[in-house]
Amino acid sequence: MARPRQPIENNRRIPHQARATETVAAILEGAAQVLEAGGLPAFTTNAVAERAGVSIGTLYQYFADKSALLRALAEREMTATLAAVAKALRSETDPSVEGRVRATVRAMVNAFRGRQRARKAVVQAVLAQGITVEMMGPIAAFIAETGAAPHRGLARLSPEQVFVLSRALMGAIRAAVLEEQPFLRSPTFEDELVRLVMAYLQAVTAGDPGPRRTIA
Amino acid sequence: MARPRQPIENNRRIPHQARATETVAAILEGAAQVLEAGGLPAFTTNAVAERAGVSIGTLYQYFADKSALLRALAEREMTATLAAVAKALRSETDPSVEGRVRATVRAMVNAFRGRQRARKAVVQAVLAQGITVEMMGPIAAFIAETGAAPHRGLARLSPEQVFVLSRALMGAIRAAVLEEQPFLRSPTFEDELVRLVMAYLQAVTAGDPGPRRTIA
Amino acid sequence: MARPRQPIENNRRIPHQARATETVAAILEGAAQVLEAGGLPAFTTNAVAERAGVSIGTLYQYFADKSALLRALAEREMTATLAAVAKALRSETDPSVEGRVRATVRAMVNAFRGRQRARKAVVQAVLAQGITVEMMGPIAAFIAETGAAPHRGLARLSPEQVFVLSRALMGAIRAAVLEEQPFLRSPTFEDELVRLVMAYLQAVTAGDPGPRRTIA
Amino acid sequence: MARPRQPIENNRRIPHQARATETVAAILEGAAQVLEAGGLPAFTTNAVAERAGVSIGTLYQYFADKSALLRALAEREMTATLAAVAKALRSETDPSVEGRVRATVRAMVNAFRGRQRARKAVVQAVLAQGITVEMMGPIAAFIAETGAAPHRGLARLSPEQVFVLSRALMGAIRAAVLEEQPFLRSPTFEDELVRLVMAYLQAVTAGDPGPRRTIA
DNA sequence: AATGAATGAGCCTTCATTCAT
DNA sequence: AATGAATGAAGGCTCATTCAT
Repeated sequence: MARPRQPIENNRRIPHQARATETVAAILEGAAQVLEAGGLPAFTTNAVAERAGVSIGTLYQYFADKSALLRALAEREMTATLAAVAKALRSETDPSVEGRVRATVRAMVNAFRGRQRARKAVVQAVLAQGITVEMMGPIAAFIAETGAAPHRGLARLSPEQVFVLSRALMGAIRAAVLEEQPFLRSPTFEDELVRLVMAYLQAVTAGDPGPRRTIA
Repeated sequence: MARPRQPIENNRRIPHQARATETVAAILEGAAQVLEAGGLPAFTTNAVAERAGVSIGTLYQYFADKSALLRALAEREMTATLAAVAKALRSETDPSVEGRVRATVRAMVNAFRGRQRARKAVVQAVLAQGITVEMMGPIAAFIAETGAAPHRGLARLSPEQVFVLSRALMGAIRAAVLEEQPFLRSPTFEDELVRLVMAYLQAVTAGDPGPRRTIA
Repeated sequence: MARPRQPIENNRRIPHQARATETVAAILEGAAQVLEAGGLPAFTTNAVAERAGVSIGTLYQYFADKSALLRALAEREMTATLAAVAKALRSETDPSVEGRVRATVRAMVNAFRGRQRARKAVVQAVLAQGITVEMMGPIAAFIAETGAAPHRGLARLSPEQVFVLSRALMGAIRAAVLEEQPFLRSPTFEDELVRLVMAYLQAVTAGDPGPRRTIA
Repeated sequence: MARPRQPIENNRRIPHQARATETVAAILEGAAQVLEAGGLPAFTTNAVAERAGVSIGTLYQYFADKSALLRALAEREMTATLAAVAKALRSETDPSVEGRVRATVRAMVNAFRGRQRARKAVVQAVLAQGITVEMMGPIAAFIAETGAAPHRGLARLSPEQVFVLSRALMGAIRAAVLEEQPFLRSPTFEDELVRLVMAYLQAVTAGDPGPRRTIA
């Protein structure tokens, strides 16, 4: 049975063979290494191909263009982060809201351990291309689900609230990564992030400080 | 006889004559327009010069290179934002902590009104260059001062706490800008940002949830 | 897998395929032609690429930058000159010192026949870059070997003497080329060069006029 | 009486006022300094004007273009060298041919003392522009006159012989300067140059090795 | 006479991408 | 599937030169 060659987003050949899968992996790995070593300026398709040990032609066999490569890399990172968070939650013994929040925060922070340079570059690159948005979705959903379980005595979050909380959390973490803050992996930092999330969740539940709004 | 020079970062001619000052302004304005119109990809020195109505040579008479131009633009934006915040605070009639927080948040959000594209591009560009950090400083200082006035019954914030709060706030605003969220200027969004800041400040003051930290 | 690379001075692709070798030759030939036609001012990388019938990108695939191209050209000229001298000596029937000197001089002068403009430009360019020195080495060595064969009843030359003789000889020839002297290829000119070399060699052997040095 | 503004070679205003003369001197001095400090690549009209403490406009008031400036500089150097040689000859007590040759050689070598970098650059620049020739004239004449005084028992030199001798001598000196040879100012080097000139002069007088010319 | 802001042709170089092998 | 030589549009930037003040 001939499997149809489903064109994906970058309408390039989908790898259905082991070798092809390896090649794609090698390219992505090469891309990450180039990014790690030289940042965004060094991230050229030729450099990636060379680092990956494949020819530039082969690279283009699997990625429609440079930004497709970048997108794939970002996706890989995002998937890894989400998997880490999910795993952390599964193995978390403390079932309280705070326990789950802490597990999530920790997994997210940990996701930036090692290869910081590459992640930073990926973040920058993704921003610089304006891809941002869709990658944030899953994490936001996660927060919405985790933080707003109504059965835990917390109010369900509105879309704006999910947005604010998820972006605020990611904003703090991302800034720590981009600015290469030394306390990135310190327990104190984690504590403060947890405090931020918890305080907000509780304030929303308490309906505080809702009404007192000055006329714009 | 050595002519006076600008600080190291930009060893280009400093304007002596009125005409020169106008030229610099025209270039910066042209840069903002190019950014607004075409985003970062369109931001070439030639395009800026043309839009500004000056020759490329003139541009380089005042800006050492492309990134210096971008930096100057970012500085201009940052200065404007800070001025707006300061002005908002001065004219704020409500002296309570929340009143001041709200004024600050509103000014920051408003700073992104109009020319959103350009600001987005500036932010992206600045990020893409890795300049980020120093521009955040003033805002962080602002938050530290505003939010942690001890005489208002609030605890003084630690450096990590200032970092978390300022980056979280900016992260949410910046995400709304970058993602072009429709609620960017809605009162609800502002409310949630205020809630976030206030909840965190109060949680810090209450010392909550400090100690309960799982072993890493 | 790292591809083999040329030595440091020119980290560009080394030709693997026949086509590539031809390309390099075409570029060098194009460079010589441009130089011949328009001199140094016309020697731009774009002009060379166009004359060579390749794209500018291809040129840069084989030469790190403009000066590398110039260097390669100079090397080619130098190698050709040396080969001509060596060949002349091999086929020289007169085994006397003067016979050998004459053969060398003639080969050197002949080396500047044709494409004078290009050679002139190469010399100028090389000088203008300050590369000069190392290219002179082989010729000096040649003179040292040729002129100072002790078994011919001539004293061995000191390093300073080798320097003076080689540079003086080359200086006269180069000046004739640069100044486009009509007698460049006349027998008389050759005679005088031979006379210069022979007279110096004999004077050195005679130890004349060594000692009579005035106090500086 | 209105003095006519004689256009000279660069058809720019001839300085008839003290201030103007000073300005020209300042520019030439600035040019020499720029050359000395940064070599040919740094030698831009703007840099020279700045170093000279005048505006670029003023520079162009006195020099038609960049090469005119360079030519003037070369002329200045040449004049200085010739003056030094002439002075050395005047004060030379030894009236013998060799005494006069030695005085000349020494003065020429000395002319390259100090500001070697600038002179090197001037030489390079002049070569790179192809101006060379005419500057050599005076020195050649000098040699012709000095070396070929028939009343000293030496044959009169033919034009080719003057050429060969003057270029050979200058070639050796110039090479020593360009290659920054340590022995440039050593007595040994001077000795060898004297030996070269004397040997050639004597060989010419002896008519040796005139006839034995192989068929070309 | 002097100033210096402005000019702009044109240079060098990069790098995403193609396509014949 | 893979290769890698070739492409060329386009970008950043320099610097000799002009001219209004």
